[in-house]
Amino acid sequence: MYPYPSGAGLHVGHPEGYTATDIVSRYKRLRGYNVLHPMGWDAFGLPAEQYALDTGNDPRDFTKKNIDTFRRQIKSLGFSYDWDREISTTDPDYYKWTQWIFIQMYNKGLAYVDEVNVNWCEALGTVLSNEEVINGLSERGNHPVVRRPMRQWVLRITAYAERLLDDLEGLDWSESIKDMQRNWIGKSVGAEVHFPIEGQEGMHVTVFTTRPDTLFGATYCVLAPEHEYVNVITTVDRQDAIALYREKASHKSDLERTDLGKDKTGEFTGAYAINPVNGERTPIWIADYVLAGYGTGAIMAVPGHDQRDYEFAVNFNLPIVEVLKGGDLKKEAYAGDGEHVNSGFLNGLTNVPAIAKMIAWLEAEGKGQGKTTYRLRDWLFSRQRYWGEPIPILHLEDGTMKTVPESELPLILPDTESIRPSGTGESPLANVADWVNTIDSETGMKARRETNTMPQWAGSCWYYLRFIDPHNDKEFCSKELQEQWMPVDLYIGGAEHAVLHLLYARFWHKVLYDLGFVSTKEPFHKLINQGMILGENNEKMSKSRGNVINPDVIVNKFGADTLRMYEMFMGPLEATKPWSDTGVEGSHRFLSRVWRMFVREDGSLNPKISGDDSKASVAFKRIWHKSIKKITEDLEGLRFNTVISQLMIFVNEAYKTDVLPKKALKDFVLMLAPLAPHLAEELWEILGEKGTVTYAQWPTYDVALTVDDETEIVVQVNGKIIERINIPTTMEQDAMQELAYDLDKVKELTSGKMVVKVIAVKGKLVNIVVK
RNA sequence: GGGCGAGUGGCGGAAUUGGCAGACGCGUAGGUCUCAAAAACCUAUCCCGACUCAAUCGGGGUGAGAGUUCGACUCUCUCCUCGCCCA
Repeated sequence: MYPYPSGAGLHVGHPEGYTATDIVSRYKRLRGYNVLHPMGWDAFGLPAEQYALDTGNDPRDFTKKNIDTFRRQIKSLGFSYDWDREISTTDPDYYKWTQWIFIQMYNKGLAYVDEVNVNWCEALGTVLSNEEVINGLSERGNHPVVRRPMRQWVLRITAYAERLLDDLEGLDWSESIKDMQRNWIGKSVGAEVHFPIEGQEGMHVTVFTTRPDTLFGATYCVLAPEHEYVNVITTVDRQDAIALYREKASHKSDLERTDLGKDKTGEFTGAYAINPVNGERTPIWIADYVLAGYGTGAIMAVPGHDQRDYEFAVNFNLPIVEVLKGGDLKKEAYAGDGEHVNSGFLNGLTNVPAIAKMIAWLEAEGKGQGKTTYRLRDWLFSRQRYWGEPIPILHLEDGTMKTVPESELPLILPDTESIRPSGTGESPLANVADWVNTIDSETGMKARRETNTMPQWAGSCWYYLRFIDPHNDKEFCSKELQEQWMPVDLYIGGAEHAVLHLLYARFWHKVLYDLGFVSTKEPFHKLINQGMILGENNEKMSKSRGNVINPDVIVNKFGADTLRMYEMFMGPLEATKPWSDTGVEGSHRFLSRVWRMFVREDGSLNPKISGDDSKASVAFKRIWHKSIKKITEDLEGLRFNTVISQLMIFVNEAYKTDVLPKKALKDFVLMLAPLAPHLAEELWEILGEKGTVTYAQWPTYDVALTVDDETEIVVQVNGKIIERINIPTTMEQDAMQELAYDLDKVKELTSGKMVVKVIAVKGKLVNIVVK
């Protein structure tokens, strides 16, 4: 994943993922592949703008400076990027196509304006998406966020919810990331049920439930305090209590409201609804554990079979009816499967058929219907900020809206003196009069430009496609090249993008797929989330903790190869692991040791190196060929830490042996090259090879040399190790058993006892079980 | 509260169709080299105990407890702790 070029410069976390992809790229080149390995910048967004606001600078200058710093740092690590493909999302040649894709979405009805309850952040002067709000505070800056209705651009990601869910199946992603996306999409299958309101002709409460089979047990209904019906149905004598409760609820976060551990609170509205299946009067309550934004904002309460409803009913003395056998309703609700009772036509059925039968009944009677809901909301896509892609929409004088003609793209973000948010909810672009007021070239009508800009996520939704064809000024990416390269074979980045970026990018990709512009359903085939690198004190690296490691310092002191090597040796790529200064020194020591394996102190070639392979010891040859095998396998599996330990084993053995075949050292350099390319190039030259090691050929191994002639096996009696013996590796089970029986100690321990069982595993052990 | 993942020496970690726990590195100790030191190189290093020393021998051991199995770091169940995500 390309970085956001922050003012703080590169962090040691960045090179971890980048080193991993660089190793794979270099390895694949050595195996003869044509590798596309690009780098670019996700450079629109709030931090640069905020900094610009604070200092009075232009975000363009600041962003350029940051990119220059990032590029210099990344280059210092020797990553084999194709810099001809470098892109920045802030470049008009790039965002031209971001705008173009937006227009395609608009034309398909996937981008629309809606009056939505948004997360308004006063401090930032903008709305934020749900994903950018954490516990009522902005993700960036931790400023308070309030709910407020506003007209906003929204992308219809919910239209793709089902496909975003289904297509996860074929992806080579960790199950946990897939689960996070599944949870985020939050599919629930169930039914909507209409409860007529007593005394309110034609009005009914529509509830969503995943358990329509328990409708006979619904003894009351609960509306979210914000539900639009509350004012209409509340009886006169209950109005004060209801108003007070609503006031209290408005100050609570969703987290506080839905916490299962807390006591359930609520108020009776005084109104009743009619249970549509049995005609019972059910009181209508409001309670803050029901959220307005989920489902229909109203539930039918089945206290017998839902724990929250149960607690609520106990608190307020509401009736609890058992409609499903299997639990003990005196103690708690029963949410499992079982035989339905007290349920009319559902009696005797278990859950699945009962749900189907109830939905069929509701639909036949016109009292409800089967329904699937998603937790996923449409994507709030506009920001009242300056530093983003202008949304290419014209508001014409006749009150209609149209897209900017494609021939006029890119719609350039204008320069302006003041980028301060207006505070009214309009973006600073609203103040740039000669940009905002224009004439539509297609209709000749006066027009006002849309002043909202796109969120930071926009540019990163399709950047992987632009890398394929970065200079194309006719298309966002040529179809042919796209077919040649897509999907992305390996995508590595931090887990913080597990839902946001990865869901948005998948959504855009599917839209482009439906429009026929891309030929794969999914953009990223294999995804790996690198783990976090902690400080030496095992805490998250941060300025305030004073445990930040600057990669520049390591590169200056030890060189890029050491940093690359160390970050890969720390542990598995996906694990969170602490930094260690002495560990870095160890990696540097290893590389020095490698150097001395080739070159003596006076600069001459190590005299142990011989062109004559035959003089090398068998032991060394075995380590040599086993190393090729293991390193090849571990590189394929992205197990870089064990790749390095095998390289170390090779070097340790080389120090012990008298004759080093030149071929072995050449193979070693090839295997070192993906990890420590600078050192490898130099050693390659020292060995007398011509040109670069980059496009040489990956070594092969002799299978016969990867197995030993002799193996040590263990002999056990009753699972206890009695003796270790050396046997030929090829020895069969029978022979192994005989050998074991012949051992004096075995005879001693088995004499006079009955042999119950003998287990022999070839090349591993013999276990004799006696009684 | 729910979901997912993890827990192995002083430290980072290795070992999976269930078969020798601790590869490799860090740290530590001893040695070689040196006037000396650093660097480098070599050796040792899971814990406890026995033996004058050593070779060696005995016992314990992969968060805790149970289970399956000839055999469990690995599989099953219960629990504890930590991390991430969601509510």
